[in-house]
Amino acid sequence: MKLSDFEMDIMQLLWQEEPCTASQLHKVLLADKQKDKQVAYTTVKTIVDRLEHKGAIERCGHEGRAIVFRTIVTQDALSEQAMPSFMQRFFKGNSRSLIAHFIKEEELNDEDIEYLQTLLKNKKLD
Amino acid sequence: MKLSDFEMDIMQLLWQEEPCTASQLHKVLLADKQKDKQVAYTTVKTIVDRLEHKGAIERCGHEGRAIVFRTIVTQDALSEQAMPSFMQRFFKGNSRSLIAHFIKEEELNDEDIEYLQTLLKNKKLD
DNA sequence: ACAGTACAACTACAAATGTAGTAATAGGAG
DNA sequence: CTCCTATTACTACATTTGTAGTTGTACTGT
Repeated sequence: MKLSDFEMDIMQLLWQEEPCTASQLHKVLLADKQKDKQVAYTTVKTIVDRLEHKGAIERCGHEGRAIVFRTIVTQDALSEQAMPSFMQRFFKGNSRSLIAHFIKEEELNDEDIEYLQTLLKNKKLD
Repeated sequence: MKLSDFEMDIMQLLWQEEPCTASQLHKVLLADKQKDKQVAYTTVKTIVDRLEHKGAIERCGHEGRAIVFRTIVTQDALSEQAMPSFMQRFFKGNSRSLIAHFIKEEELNDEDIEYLQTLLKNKKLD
């Protein structure tokens, strides 16, 4: 299943808010100050329709007249597909560079670092 | 600058092979057995044209009649832009989960692991 | 010198994407 | 019960993307 950027954004919201209606998603989108985007309700509804059509989400009830949706595919299922192409694109399958990039660039507190160190240690023991 | 998937693929090749011509890129693409894709030369050329138009690459000479191209934007410059939206989409800005995911899922040899451990250690000292 | 080829430049076009308007109406407020 | 409004379902449309054909011509091998 291939989803567009905007479709992924809506999925992201759904994974957090589900089950919920199109207008709830619209409200969350507008409230999300990170994005300056101001999209119309109908725009969100169109994306929701497309996600339903693609089989990424489904109806699971009503709330008044509004349709309540929930996700069908999991975040993992989609990320599994997105990862490789992404990695290949930027790092040509060089996982080490990829991970190194994130370690260097991202905010990590001491606890995060210790957790990741443990992961690496375990990986080594395999 | 926003590049499509295919455009990114070509950029990837260019970063590796530059400076080079459109037909060289085409040959590399075809040779890349990873992809089963069989695209026409003109298709590649179209993408190259678009990349030039978008200012991602530029002409830097000729080789016979063929135009030699090189990249203008760096891999980092583009990944910086692509990363956050990607991460937000899948991990909602949780860098730790993101890195953990890669550490768990990707192939890493002992040397890779040691390198990453060093990176983490240095990060901690900041 | 000529022909054949590879390449550039341009055009084409269907599908996907972002974005939103319109028409009809079910539900809720009074 | 009636009217208003929130929603749906449908339609619309410009742009972007993937994909490639056509036409003209600059090289290249003989």
